[in-house]
Amino acid sequence: MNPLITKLERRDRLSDDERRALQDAIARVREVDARADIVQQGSRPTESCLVLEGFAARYKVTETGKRQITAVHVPGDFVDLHSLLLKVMDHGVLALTPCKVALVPHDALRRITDDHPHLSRLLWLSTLIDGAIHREWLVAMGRLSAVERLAHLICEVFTRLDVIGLTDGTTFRFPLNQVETADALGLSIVHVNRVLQELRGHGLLTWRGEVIAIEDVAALKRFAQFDPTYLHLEREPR
Amino acid sequence: MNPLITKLERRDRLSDDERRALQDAIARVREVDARADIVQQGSRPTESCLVLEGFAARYKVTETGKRQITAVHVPGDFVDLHSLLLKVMDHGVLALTPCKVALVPHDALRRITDDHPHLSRLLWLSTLIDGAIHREWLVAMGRLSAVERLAHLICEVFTRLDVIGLTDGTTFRFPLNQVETADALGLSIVHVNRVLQELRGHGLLTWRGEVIAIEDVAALKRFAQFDPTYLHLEREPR
DNA sequence: CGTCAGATTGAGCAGCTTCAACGTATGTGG
DNA sequence: CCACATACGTTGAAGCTGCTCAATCTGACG
Repeated sequence: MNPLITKLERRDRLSDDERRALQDAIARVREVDARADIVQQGSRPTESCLVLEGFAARYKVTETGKRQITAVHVPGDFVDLHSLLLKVMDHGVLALTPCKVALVPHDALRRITDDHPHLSRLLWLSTLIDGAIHREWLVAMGRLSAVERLAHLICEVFTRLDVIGLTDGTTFRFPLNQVETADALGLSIVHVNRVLQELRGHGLLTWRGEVIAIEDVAALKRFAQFDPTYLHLEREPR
Repeated sequence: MNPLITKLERRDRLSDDERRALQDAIARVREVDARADIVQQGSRPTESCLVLEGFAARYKVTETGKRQITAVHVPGDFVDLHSLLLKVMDHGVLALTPCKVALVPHDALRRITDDHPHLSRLLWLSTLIDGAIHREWLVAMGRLSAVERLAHLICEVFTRLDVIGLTDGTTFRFPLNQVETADALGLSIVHVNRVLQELRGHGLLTWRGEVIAIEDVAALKRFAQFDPTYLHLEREPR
């Protein structure tokens, strides 16, 4: 099943026709190795990439070689849908784990925008949710402490995975290692390690290998000041 | 003249029909006092606000009462266009200066998405540019020093004002005071004041009252690692 | 002339970084 | 099966960046 359809149906109802249009827009499927670039910064894509399986991240590198991860993507996310209109990629996208990616030609997407106004609005919506997540990250970066920020990121990934059925309610695969987590939070690796131990010390979670188990979801959310409103999970006509 | 039309025409060509559709969508114009909320966090707007004159900012307040400004808006920006599809405002918008704001009913916007696919893509584009700016701010927050961050913000506001003809090439109105600048950069007021003096000390700019004069635009951009690609200023078919 | 918002300054301290080393699990070639 | 390499995580010490608290300054305005 196309996980984008699941994602959109979580927010609104799709007609059979719309589901078909989305499915037919996929030209081919590509496998990407872990750590490889899915889309290069500065490129002008002619097709957009939808993550079917695996995890990806958007990132930018500064002139001084520092990396900042600006978004984490899970199955169902259309990682560079915006290249349809922005034309030039102002950032790169990389596979955090091995990924299976659906390629959707811009021609096909443009045809959807011409012929399926409601479906177009839902594609637009998915980019608006990306924007809402960016804003939440900005608040976390600017106004939360390092520990709170880490807890917040974990809550977000947990919630987004829970929505697509990829948790068992407490345990899930966290696709970032400590280096990548540091680049997502704007911290040093060393400090990520220390604040992680702080979360462990409070008995809020365990994190071994790629697996995180949240001991007390409500407590972690409280600690992180996590409010999922910004993920816009309500199902209503859009 | 509607400054949104100017903004969109900077990125693509509009037909007479599209210009008219945009203009006709405006139901009424509202004046907002400086510091007043234009849109409240948590509200469900039935119309979206387009800034005609003045400056605005999006912001969120944390549970502990700290404020983070996530975007600065200039004339031509559609500050809560996304509420058309997100439905619930996940942040507030406030007037930084007295503002004249055009109110566009969601009904009218929805009609545009049904009847004007190309114009809809350009409205979508404007929200994508907001997203691109969010990403650039994330990089600045995570990986630039406080001085660089301040310089970067000044470069961005300068460039965006320059594009709409609101600078004379070096001098422009900077709509944030030091308190608001601190909230936009995720810094304390005291530190904003200190890094500002550093920029002054390097002879990069003067800032008195609401007016900034950049001494050497190229030097400031270099210092801030400012690359305007993320503003997507190219004019091409979208 | 008093008031008020905004800007500025100083001192001391906390949070986070840097550098450098060490630990641990996993894999690989001989 | 061992020697070695590699990736990732962990720890300690020292220092810098930016914060907090508190006071003072400045200009605009009634």
